[in-house]
Amino acid sequence: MCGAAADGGELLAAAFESAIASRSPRLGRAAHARALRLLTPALPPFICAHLVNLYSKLDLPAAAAAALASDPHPTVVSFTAFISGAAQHARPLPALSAFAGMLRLGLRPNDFTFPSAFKAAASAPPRSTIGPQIHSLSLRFGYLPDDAFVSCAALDMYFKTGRLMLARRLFDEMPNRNVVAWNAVMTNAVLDGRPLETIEAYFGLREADGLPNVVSVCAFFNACAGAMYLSLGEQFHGFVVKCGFQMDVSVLNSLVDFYGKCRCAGKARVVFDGMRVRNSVSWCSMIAAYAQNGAEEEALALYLGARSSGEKPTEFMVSCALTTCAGLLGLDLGRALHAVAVRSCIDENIFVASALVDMYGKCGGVEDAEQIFFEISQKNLVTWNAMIGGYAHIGDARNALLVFDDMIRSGGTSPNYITLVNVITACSRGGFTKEGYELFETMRERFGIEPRIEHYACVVDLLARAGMEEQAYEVIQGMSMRPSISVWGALLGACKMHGKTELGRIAAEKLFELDPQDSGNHVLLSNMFASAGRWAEATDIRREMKNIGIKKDPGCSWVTWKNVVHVFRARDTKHEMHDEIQALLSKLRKQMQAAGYMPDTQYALYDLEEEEKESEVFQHSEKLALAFGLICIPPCVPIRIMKNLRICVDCHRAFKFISGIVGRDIIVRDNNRFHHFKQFECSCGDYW
DNA sequence: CTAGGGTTAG
Repeated sequence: MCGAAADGGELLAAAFESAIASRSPRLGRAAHARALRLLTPALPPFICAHLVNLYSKLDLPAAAAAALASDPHPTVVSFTAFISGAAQHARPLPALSAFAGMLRLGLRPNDFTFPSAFKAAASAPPRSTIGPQIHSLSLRFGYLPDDAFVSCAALDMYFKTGRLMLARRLFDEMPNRNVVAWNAVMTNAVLDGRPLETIEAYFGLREADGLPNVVSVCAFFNACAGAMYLSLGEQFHGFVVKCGFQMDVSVLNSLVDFYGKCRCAGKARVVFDGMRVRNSVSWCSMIAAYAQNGAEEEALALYLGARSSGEKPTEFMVSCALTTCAGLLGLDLGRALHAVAVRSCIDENIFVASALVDMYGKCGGVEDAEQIFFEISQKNLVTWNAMIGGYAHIGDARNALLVFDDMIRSGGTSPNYITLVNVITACSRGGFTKEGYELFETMRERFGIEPRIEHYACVVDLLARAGMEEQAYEVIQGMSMRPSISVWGALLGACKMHGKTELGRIAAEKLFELDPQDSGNHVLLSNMFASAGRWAEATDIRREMKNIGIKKDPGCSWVTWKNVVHVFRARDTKHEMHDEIQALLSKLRKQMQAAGYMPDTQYALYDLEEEEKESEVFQHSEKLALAFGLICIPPCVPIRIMKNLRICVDCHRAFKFISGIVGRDIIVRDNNRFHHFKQFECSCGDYW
C-alpha cells in the first residue's frame, strides 16, 4: 500500500513537472485527475503541495487557492509554492496575504519562502512598509546578509520600491556578492534611468572577479541603448560573441533593441535575421526598432510577417504596431488594430490603451481618443501625456488645460517634461498665450521641471505666433543653451506669418548655418520677401538655393480610400480621375467666389499674371486630393487629407468655404498639425 | 514538493 503510493507519487511528480514545463492547464488537470484516481481515499500531504505548486505555476489562481485550502495540513512548502507562483505571475496581493496567513498558522517561512515574498513586496507602492517588515522578519529568523538568495531578493525589493539608501547599505553589507546581487544593481539602475551606473556596476562585477551571465549582458546592452552608447555597445557585442552568449534569445533581443535605439535599424535587422530562434519579444523589438527610426512601412511589413508566422497579437505586439500607425497617420490601420486588441481582450491593458489614445490623437480622431481615455481607470503619465498631446494636435488649448488640471488634481501622477511640452504646444496653437507663458515661467518651481530646449521652442512659438516676435527673440537671447533648429524655425515661421521681415532674416540665417541643406527654410524666407513685395531678395534666395544645389521638397497630399493611397502633386494630371477632379474644382471655384472667396495668390510664382496665379493655386496638391475625396468618399464620412508640407494659405481659406458649401467635414493633417474644417470654419481658428 | 537577477510597447 505504502509502496504503491510511492510509485504512484513518482509518476505523478513527473506528470506535474511536465504540465508545468509545457505550461499546459490541460495536462495539469489530467495529472490532477490521475492523482485522484490512483490515491484513494485521501491525497497524501506531499501530493497536496504538488497540486498547489502545479496550479500556482500554471497561473490558475482559483485552482491554486482551492488546492491550498483542501490541504488538511498545509506545510511551509505548500505555502511557498503558492506564494512563489503568485509572485512570478504578478499577483503580489494574494502572495502577500498567503504569507501573512502562514504566519498566523504559526508556520515559519524558510529560505525558499523569503525570496518569493520579497518578489511580491517589490511591486508594493514606494511608501509601503511591507517590504522592510518582511526584511526585519527574515533577520529575526536568522537569515543574515550572507544568505545570497534571501538578501538578493531583499536588495531587489529595496531598489524596486525606491529605497535606494537601504538597498545600497544592504549591498555593502553583503559579504559575498554573487552575480545576482550585481545584476540587481545593474537592472534597477537601467529601470530608473541611470544607465551610467549600470555600466559602472558591470565593471565592479569584473573587478570583483565575478563572471557576467546572460542577465548582466542584457542589462549592459539596455544601458547602452538608454544612453545611446553606440560604440561601447558595439565593442561589447564583440565580447559577447566571443564568450558564446550570442546563442541566447534574450541577449539577441536586447541587441536588436540596442541597435534600434542607437538609430541603427539596419544593424538591428542584421542581428534579427541571424537569429536561429525567435520569440515574440524578438519580433516586437525589431518592429519597434523600425518604428522608432521612421521606417514605418518596414515596421508594418514585419508586424504582418510576425502575424503570418503565427505570432499572437500580444499587448506588446499591438502597442508596437499602434505606434507605427501613429507615425504613419494610418487611421484605418489603427482602427483595425483597435479591433484586434478588443478581440484579443488586451484593449484595457494600460500600454495598449495609451497607445490607442496616442494613435487616435495623432491620426486625427480626438473624439475616439477621448472616449478611450475617459474609460481608462488607472491612468498613468503616458496616458495623460497622450491625451494632452491629442488636444495639442488639433490646437484645443481649453481641453488640454482642463485635462492637465485633472491630472494635477488627481494627485496620482506628476507631470514630466513631455507633459509641459504638450500643454504649452496646445496653448500656443490655441492662442492661450498668457496661460502658456505662465506655465513656462513657473514650471521649475511648480513641478520641479527644468526647461529643456523643447520648451524653449514651444514658448518661442507661443509668443511669436501671437505677434510678440520681439519678446520671443529676447527669450532666445536669454537661453543658457544653444538654440536649436526648432527654436529658430518657430521664430521664422511667425515672422513670415506677421511680415516681420528683418527678424525673420536673422532667424533664417541662423537656420541656414544649422541646417544648410534644408529647403523649407529657404522657401519660407523667399516667400516672406515675396509677400513683402521684395521680389529681388526673394529671387536672390531662390538663386542661392540653385547655386548650392538645394531642391525644394516636392509637396504632395494623399487620401486613403478603400485601402488605396491616392497621392497628388501640384499640377498633377496623371490621376485616373483627372477630368472629374478638374470639373469639380472649377465648379467649386464659381460657388466659392459667389460666397465671397478671394484667392490668396501672394506666394504663387511671382512672374505670373494675376489670373494665372489664381489658376496656379487651384492646382495645389491638397485641392486635387480634396476634389478626389469629394467625388469618391460618401457624404457621411469625413474626408481626411495628409500633406507632407504645411497647408498653403489659399488652400486653408478655400477649404473653409468648401466645407460650408458642400456641408462636409474635411480634416487635413499637414506636417505640423491638424485642421478640421466644418461649416466655413477651421478648428485652428486661422491661428497656425 | 518550495527560491533571487532578464529581453519587447504607450
